[in-house]
Amino acid sequence: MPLIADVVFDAPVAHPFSYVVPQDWRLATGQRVIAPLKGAARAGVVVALRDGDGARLKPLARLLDRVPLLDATARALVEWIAADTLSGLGATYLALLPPPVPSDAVPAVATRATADAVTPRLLVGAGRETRLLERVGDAPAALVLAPDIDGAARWAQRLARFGGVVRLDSGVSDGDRAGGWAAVASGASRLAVGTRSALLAPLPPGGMIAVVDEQEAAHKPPGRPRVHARDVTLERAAREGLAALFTAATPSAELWQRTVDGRARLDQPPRGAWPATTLADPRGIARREALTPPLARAVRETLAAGRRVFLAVSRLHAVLGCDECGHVVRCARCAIALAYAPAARTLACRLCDQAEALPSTCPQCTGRRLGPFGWSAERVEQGVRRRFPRTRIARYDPEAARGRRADTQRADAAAADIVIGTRGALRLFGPGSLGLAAFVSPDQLLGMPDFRAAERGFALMWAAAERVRGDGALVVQSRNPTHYAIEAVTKQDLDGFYARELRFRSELGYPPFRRLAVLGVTARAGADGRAGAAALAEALRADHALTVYPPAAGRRRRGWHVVVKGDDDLPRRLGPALAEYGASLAARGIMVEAEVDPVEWLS
DNA sequence: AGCACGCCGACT
DNA sequence: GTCGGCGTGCTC
Repeated sequence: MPLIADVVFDAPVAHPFSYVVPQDWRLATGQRVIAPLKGAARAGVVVALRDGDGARLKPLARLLDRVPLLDATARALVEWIAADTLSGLGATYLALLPPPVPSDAVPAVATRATADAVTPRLLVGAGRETRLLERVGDAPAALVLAPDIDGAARWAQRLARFGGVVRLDSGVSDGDRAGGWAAVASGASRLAVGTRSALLAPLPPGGMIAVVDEQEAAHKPPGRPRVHARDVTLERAAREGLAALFTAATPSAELWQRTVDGRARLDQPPRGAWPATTLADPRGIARREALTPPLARAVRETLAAGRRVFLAVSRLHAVLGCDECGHVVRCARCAIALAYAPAARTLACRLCDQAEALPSTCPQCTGRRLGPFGWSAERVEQGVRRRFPRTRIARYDPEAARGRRADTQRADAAAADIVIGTRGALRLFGPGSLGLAAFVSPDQLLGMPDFRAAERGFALMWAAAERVRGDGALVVQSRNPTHYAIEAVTKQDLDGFYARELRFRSELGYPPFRRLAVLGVTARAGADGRAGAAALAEALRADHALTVYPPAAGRRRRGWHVVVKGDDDLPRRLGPALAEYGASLAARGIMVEAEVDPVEWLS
């Protein structure tokens, strides 16, 4: 009887495909192979080997890995990841393996230990990165996961002093990544740095996985497979008895809750230097002026002292509104407010890109007093230039970056005394490098229709505060200065913020107390997506452990979406149900795509 | 996913 | 008359 290999691919087909293994091959479960699939030679992963009838089967084409890179422990973890994220097994495997090596460098499989569980640690506060470095230096081996390639590069540099650091992220060549994987597997390298694609890199017993900047959404970037570095790290560390470490200025509510219920340990130093906060109420003043008198004064004083100012804006676009009836001009097709650029006098939809003529009267009340609403970067810049005509001012935001080289924009911002920018501009400033950080209109941020709005607003304000010198200032212009996120930043009080935030999450049944999934429903031509989404929602309601919300029209993503709330077993309940109803819906031209634990989703 | 097989518009 | 558009369907 010939040997048959069951192979999974990165394809939306759940089941494996079977092939005959050529006689002279040495093949093991977990190895990558090239196999013919619908005419194409595609990479897949062997998930099972068995004796069987190969009469109707095609043979495997060639080996991609000379030896399997994952042992049974790692394969079990991959199966857990795929099940927990409702991702395809093949897509999950292929995303978490290093690039294949064409050379003869044969990485050995490290024997993964299963030791006693170690309580994960969360490092917050000043000096958290130094504390992490010390622990990494002491560990027998460590894997450091950054949210993005830039972060991985920075950490590789920081760790260089311990010697023998390899990088496993796509910021280095495929050969270096594969070689790095082999070096940690064989023990030749003690330290590895990467992004979430390195989550399965082999580690010896007593090893450590560190996730830096844990709160960053980039730890779960959009796109398949939808895997969060934090969640996989916690699961892997528990399974293999590894030490798990996390650093964050402002951790996710999910991780903080673990420190509350004892599933993680909090490592927080005593409070240190912190900027003095001024709260300014913009009501009545800020319709025409971006800066309230207290903020204008703070800017003037900071400039006089020869220090730098960062003005954080929360939105890129102003909208056009009526002074008389309050009506906001919206896109007829997409129903969202049109973006208004006062200087260019243009009005355009950010979703469908449709440009509209500037109306001279209000479409609702025919009033003549139409003007800009909301402090976009452009409007703030105009106001600040008028006020501080002789100061070097730069904008740093995606809108200003359009058509400009990244390095020129960065150089301009580095030379400026006042930088106006969005969240991304924080990268320009090191800890304690600012004299003043100010939030022109954070109410926009805190009032977003997203249950994570407070967490995100808090994270941004805290990150800005950390970049201000201890004797510097923080100004927050808010109509709602008693908001707990603002109060917590003012008082440098992480505990206070999470106490309030977790109470809110608990009362409304949001993560981390319940889990969420968003089911995207799209219809092929001629199929009724709305009816399909409604049928899906109805079918899922049969499971009373699930809270199924009525289908809503998708915005950025076309089609419809159905939000489902459940407990820890959400994917285990949703998976089989989707497999069942998904098939019958697919026959009617309706496609369903699931995202478990969404990081960025309005709700 | 990716690739072929299908049936309708602008070219050698 | 073909080349190719991408809508639809299937993959060991």
